[in-house]
Formats: sequence, structure tokens, C-alpha cells
Amino acid sequence: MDAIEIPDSIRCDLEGKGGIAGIAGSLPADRKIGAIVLVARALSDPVRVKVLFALFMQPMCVCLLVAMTGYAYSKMSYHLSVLKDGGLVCARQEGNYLIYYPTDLGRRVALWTRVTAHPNRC
Amino acid sequence: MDAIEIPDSIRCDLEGKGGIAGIAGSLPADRKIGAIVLVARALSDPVRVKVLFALFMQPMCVCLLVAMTGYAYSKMSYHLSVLKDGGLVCARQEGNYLIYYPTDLGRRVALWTRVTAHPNRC
DNA sequence: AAGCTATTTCAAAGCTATTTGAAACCACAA
DNA sequence: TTGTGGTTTCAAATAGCTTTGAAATAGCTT
Repeated sequence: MDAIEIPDSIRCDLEGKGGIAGIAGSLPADRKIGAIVLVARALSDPVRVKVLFALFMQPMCVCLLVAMTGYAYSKMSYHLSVLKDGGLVCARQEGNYLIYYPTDLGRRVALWTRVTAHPNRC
Repeated sequence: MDAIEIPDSIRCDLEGKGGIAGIAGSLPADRKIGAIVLVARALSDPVRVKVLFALFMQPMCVCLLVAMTGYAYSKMSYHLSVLKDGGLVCARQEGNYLIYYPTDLGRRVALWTRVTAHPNRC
């Protein structure tokens, strides 16, 4: 069925898994993959990673984040919206202030990355 | 020192943590944040997430990945290089073939995302 | 060496993400 | 209701990522 040359070291294992089609068929559903991508995109900029960690240590209003980083409000607001889209942070209103804090997922991500991600070789 | 209005619900906690400067000073180092960003970027495209999961199930040469997805070689090669830059996959040469497989970090990421990332509300 | 296959690299094109400053919005106080 | 502070939204400009096909590289076989 797989009319393709396959290196010996792989052919056997691959056939045991149903060939290319078997692998393709066992991949996570597109919805699941989309969710992962959304989270990853939210973390794909150093500004946002910093903000997530900061909020993990202490929920803050936008003005504090702005004071802490020196960025413009509109810039901070944009990055917060990306973090929100990824489901990593959310906000509650308190008087005039919007206080951002990490979601459950945001906290798990912060904990996990703090411990796990490191430059690594092959 | 923090000459800024701060909502009451936060002022106390924040001062206990050394104020804005205290939080900023406890953030992970730039190198660490850069490493996280690199991993996140690698996962920020559905093609790459799919490829990582596929390789997690079965190490494969590029021609198999191409056969499985229908993408052009140059496209697959580009995405593999981004995954490699993020430290999520690496390759061994076998005759004419390059066989890609997940690194340790790649495997941990695949396991973790499979279980953890999901669309979530506030 | 020549020819073949597997893969990467390159540059141009198209597309998406980010930054910026100005304007709009919203909750509260006067 | 008008004013004020905190925040978001918008549009234009910029920067960065992804796709494409063609050309280059690298290992095998003859």
C-alpha cells in the first residue's frame, strides 16, 4: 500500500503501527492541535512569557504591568489579549481597574516551563 | 518608591513581594525566557505539532513525513528546522536517509500537551 | 566519475504578527 | 452631567514568518 522506499530500520515498526495511514489516523484531532497551537502562540513572545510569570507571582492591573515593563498601554493590552486568547490569563474588574491573573492552565504552564524547558542538545 | 496608584486588593500583597521591582527582579533570566519562547515558537504552527506527534509515535525519514502529509519537501524541511531549533527533534543519518525523532524535551512536550492543553474558560 | 535519490538551501512572494499613537470606551467621583 | 483615570480599540507602518519552486548538497551505487 505504501508505495514508497522506506529505510529498513523503520519499515518493520511502521508496519506494526498500520503504516503511514495508521500513524496519520492516530494523530490528535485538529481541534486538539488547534488548542495546543493557541497556547504555544501565546508563549511565543518574550513579552508575554514575562507577563505570564509576573502574573503568576502576583495578580496585577494593567498599570502595574506597564510600570514594571515600561511598555505602552496599547502594547501591553495587545499582549494580554493574546495571552487571554490562549486561555492563559483572565481578568476581573475592580472599580476602575482590570486585574489580570493566570488561569488554571496558565498556572500549570508557568510551573511546567519553569521546571522543564531548557536549551538541550541531541 | 512605586509612585503609582494601586488598587487596594493588591497593594499589600505586592509590597510583601518587594513591589514592582521585587517582582521584576524575580522573573526568570532572559536566557531562560528565550528558551521557553523557542520551544513555544516551534509549537506555534499546526504542521509542526502534527509532525512532533507523528515522530513521537514513530521516528521517520523526511520522505515518510512528506508522504503522510502531502507537503512539499522544502516545506517539511523548513518546519523540521524550526522544531530542531526549539530542541524538540533531532535526526540521525542512515544511508541516504535522515531519520528524525523527538528529543527528550520533545517527548516530554508531546506527553504533556497531549494531557494538558485544552480550551478553557476563566 | 556519473547518475540517482534524499534532503536542504535560497530568494522572491505572500501572509501574519507586532508596534505605534490617536481616539474611543467605561466606571467612578464631583 | 462633566471630568478623570484606567484600559481597549483602531488603522497605518513595520517586522517577521511561511510558502513556493528552483538550484545546491550529500551519500549511495554503478
